[in-house]
This record gives sequence, structure tokens and C-alpha cells, in this order.
Amino acid sequence: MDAVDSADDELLTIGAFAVRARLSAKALRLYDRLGLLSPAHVDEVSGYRYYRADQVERARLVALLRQLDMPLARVAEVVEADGTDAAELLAAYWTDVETRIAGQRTLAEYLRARLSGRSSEMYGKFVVETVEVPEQVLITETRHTLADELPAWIGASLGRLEAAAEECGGVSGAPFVVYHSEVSMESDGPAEACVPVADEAAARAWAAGQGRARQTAVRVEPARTLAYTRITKAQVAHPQILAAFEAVERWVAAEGLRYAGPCREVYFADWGAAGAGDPVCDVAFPVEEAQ
Amino acid sequence: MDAVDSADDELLTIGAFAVRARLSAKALRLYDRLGLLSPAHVDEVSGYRYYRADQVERARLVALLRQLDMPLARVAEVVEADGTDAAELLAAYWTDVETRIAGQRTLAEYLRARLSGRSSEMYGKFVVETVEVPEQVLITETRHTLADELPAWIGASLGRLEAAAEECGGVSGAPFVVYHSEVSMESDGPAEACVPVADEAAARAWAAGQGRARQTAVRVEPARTLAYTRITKAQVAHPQILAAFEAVERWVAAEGLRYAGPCREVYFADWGAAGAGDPVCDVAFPVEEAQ
DNA sequence: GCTCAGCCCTGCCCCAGGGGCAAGGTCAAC
DNA sequence: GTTGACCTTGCCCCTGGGGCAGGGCTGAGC
Repeated sequence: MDAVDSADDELLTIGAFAVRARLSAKALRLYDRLGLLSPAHVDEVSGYRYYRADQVERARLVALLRQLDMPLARVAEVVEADGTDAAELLAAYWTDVETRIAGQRTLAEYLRARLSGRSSEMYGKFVVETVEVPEQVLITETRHTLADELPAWIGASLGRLEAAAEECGGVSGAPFVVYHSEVSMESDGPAEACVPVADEAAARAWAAGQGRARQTAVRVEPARTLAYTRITKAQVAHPQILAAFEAVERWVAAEGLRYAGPCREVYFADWGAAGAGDPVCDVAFPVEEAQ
Repeated sequence: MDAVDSADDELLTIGAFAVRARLSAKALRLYDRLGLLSPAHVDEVSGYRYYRADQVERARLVALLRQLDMPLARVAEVVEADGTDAAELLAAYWTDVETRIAGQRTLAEYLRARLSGRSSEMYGKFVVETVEVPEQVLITETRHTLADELPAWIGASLGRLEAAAEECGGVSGAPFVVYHSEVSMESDGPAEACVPVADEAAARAWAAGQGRARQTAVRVEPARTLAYTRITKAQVAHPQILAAFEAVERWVAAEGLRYAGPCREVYFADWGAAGAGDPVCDVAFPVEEAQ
């Protein structure tokens, strides 16, 4: 019988408002300081914050968005936007969350199988094989990049190189990305996008005509044996791709092989045409027989 | 050609080890300090940390578990446990994550529908209706509790009260939990578990025989009108249940009704026998016509 | 031996999103 | 006027590190 008679011009102290909004007073002070939810009135003498009853709605929305673990900066965007835009921002945030969770789910499943020690499960999930790759002439771009920019850079760089390959006798093999210096992905160890081409002389002429802006190069990749596992488009992202790298590494160790170069991702399919469940990429390590 | 010849007794500096483990040196120092991953040797003069090459495996496991956002305390438990136990700890962690995400997913869907302003979607998801409930005699237990202990307490308390109800003429209606003081769930506002019984005199006799340990009471709940929405067993948890409360509140506001008491959850079904998708609970507010 | 670059060390401040507590000012009811 | 509940700011705490400062170590070249 007490939650009634709330004319919207009634002013509430922070404690009363906190109860109605289902937030703590501490949180409300933080939101005030961040400009996310300012009291309708602040007493200049005492500093007391007073909220209008109709601010409860906004506060509740903030509370619910925080229940989704949305960062306050994004919460601010949502509550500032009006209806449809706000819904889209929320949907975009939630899509990000689902994507991240999907990747972690793959990784968790892999790890659980590995930890439980059932190698059949473990290799059932990632089938590792070897393949012989002959010597190739490559045109390449190299860049130091961080993990979050990597996917965009790979797409753009391979696109540029495939276009350039037309002048070099055409693409003569699956494009791939080499991760040097063992960092593989976290730090900014250089990544090298590579497209095999048919015409070495034309490739060298092309490279000579390139500026220094992008670190382009032509080089000959010697014949090699790759240990690889095939993954789907959905698995080509962090962190789930780590499980694939890990699986190949463990297979290499179990087979008693040695690494003969840095790891790589080989993109053998048309990325744009592939669905999330289609195989598009081989996660590969060059290997050789132990001596 | 450089990632080879790693005899397991070779000692690596923190930088070299960080590269192999795909962790930062900073993270390795933290893990050392926490005892999660101690270097094989620390130079007493220089303080330099040296790691054995075979510690890479443990470090990688830590890195992968961190990719799942597992807190370091739980990571420590997993890496200390051996195979099967570790797999179970990981599975338990991941189950928690999936449960939390499932709840947030429900909330996100509700919020998105609400923000997009399509009330058909909004009320399509939570159907709100009213029901008249006659006066009831209740035996109750009251407790201040936090949200994380709430589910366990509700189960235990209703169990005790239902047992006691046998001496009071039997259970004469659906048990429910009332959230006083509007806190509803976050803070420790008192929650009151209530079981309607048929025999008021017997109930009062029962209450007189109870100690003060649990705050038991008998009271008469007057006849009331409840606005409620029916939810499934899976939805009876945080934060997704908030969406249900919110939906009822908005419906009440839209209908121009007034609150006539604190909100409650009515458990009308057999909890143990219900599946996750079965309706088990009504989220309800007492309401009255606005004057 | 000397120097210099590249490691490495500790320690401090920073981030989000608050929780908790202390010291002190306010407000409202009795 | 008093009292107790409420409010204020400010400080330290948590996790899991990132970043930087200031200084020590080490190995290679000379």
C-alpha cells in the first residue's frame, strides 16, 4: 500500500530511488558521475541528489542492460537512442555476445575432451593429416597486427594479392597466412599473407613496381610437408581456432615430428560463398621427420 | 627452424617462454605471484625467472582456460586437478556459463522486443492476465537473504512449510513467495515464503509451538486481484525472471491499474516433476483499479 | 676491458563496476 | 533539542592484466 501515489514530479532521495530502480545508491552515484543518469535536482548546500519518480524507467532499463553485462558506455548509447535504434544497438551487442560464446563453446568442448584424456574424442573432433606441398612462388604482404584487426587485414590483403596475381600468371594455389615468431595471434608478431602465383618473373616485376607503403615481397617457399586440420568458417575466429592449433600441435608431438617452420592458415575455399558450417581453412604446421 | 631442439631441461627466460606459451610476460609474473605457474628457477641475485620448456604445456592450458574467461582461481583448480577431475571442473564451469547466458538471452530478447516498441511482440512473449484470489490463511517463514541464496532458501522453506501444513488441515492453495520492501531480489529485502492452509486454529497452534529460530508466522492474506504472467522452470532464475517482472509491471501501468501490495512468485506446479520448459510459476503483483 | 642494445626486475597508476567503510553533514519525527 | 536514519565525499579493495618509469643484467661487438 506504499508503492502507490507516485505523481511524476515527486522527488525521491537516492535511497528511495535506488529501491525502486533496483540499483544500489553507489551505482546511482557512479551513473551520475558518468552522466548516464543525472538526478533531476541536486541540493547545492547539502549535495543531496533528488530523482524524479519518472526517472525510474530509465534507471530500470540501465539495470536490466547491466544484467546483460553490457559495459556502461554501451548502456549509455542504448538509453540515449530512441526505440528502434536502441533495439538495434542491443541486438548488435547481443549478437557479439553470442558469437563470442559460440567460439568459447567450441574451445571448451575441445578442452574438455582433451582433459578427459580420451584421445579418440580428441582427435575425433580435429582430424589431423599431412600433405606434401611442392615449391611455390609467392607474392606476399607482411604486417604487424593485433588479433582484433587480423581478420579484416587478412581479407583485405588476400584480396589485393589475388588481384595482383592476375598480372603474375594467375593464382596457382591456395592463399595462406603465415604467423611468424611463434606468436601466432595474440601479440603483434608479423603476419604474412601469401598468394602462390605461376609466373615468377612477372611477380618480381610487379613487386618492383610496388611502393614501400605495404610490405610487399616475392619469395619462393620451398617444398614442405604440412600437418593440418580442416576447420569450418565458423571456427575461423578467436578463441575457438586456438583449439585447432592446439590439436595439430599435440598431434605433431604425438607423432614425434619436428616443426620445420611457422604455423599458417590455408584458405582453400571461396570465403564469400561458404556458409558458417562449410570447411574453408586448414590450420597447418610445416613438419619434418625427427632426426 | 628455430622452434626445435627443446630438451625439456632447457631454461627459458620469461620473454622466450611468453612467446611459446602465448602469454604476456606480465601475465606470467602475475601467475607466478599467485602460485599458479612458478618458474622452474629464479636467480637469487637478479630475480630473473627461468622456465623449463616442459612448463609450456601447463602455461598453454592456462592461456586456453583464460580464453574462456575462467577466473584464475578456477583455472588454478583445473590445472592442479588431474585429467578426469580437470575435465569435470571445466565442464561445471562451462555449464554455469551456458546457464547464465541462457538467462541473459531471454532477457535480451524481451528487452529487444520492448525497445523496438512492438507491443504485440512484447506481450506476445509474456501473456499477462488477472486472477481473483480469495482470502487465505497462510503459514509463513520470513528471511532477509541475498539473491544467490534465494533459490535454495525458497526450496527449503516451502518444503518445511508444506510439511507443517499437514498438521494444519493440509495445503489449500499454491505456495508463494512475497518480496517485501520492493527490493524484489537484489538487496536483502525480506522474502516471505507462504503456504495456504485450511485450518486456521491448527495453524496458530503450530506457530505457537515454533521457536524463534526461523521467523515463522501465521497470517490472513485478504482477497486480492493478481496481475500475473506464467513462466517456465527455466525462466525461474536471474536475470531472466526480471524480464517477467518487468513485463507485468508495464502491463499494469498500461492498464492504468495501481499496485495493492508487494510482488510475489506463485509456485503452482510440482517443482521436482517439472521439466525446464514446463510452466511452474506465476510472477504476480496484487493490483486494484485506480481511483 | 668498455659500451650498447635488448632483456629483465619491481613498483606505481590505470581500466570497469562497483562493495565496503569512515568521517562528517542533513533531515524529519518525537 | 535530540536522536537515528539517511546522505555526502573520499579512500581502499576486488579481477586480470596494460603501460610506463627507473634501474639492473647480459651478451655481442670492439
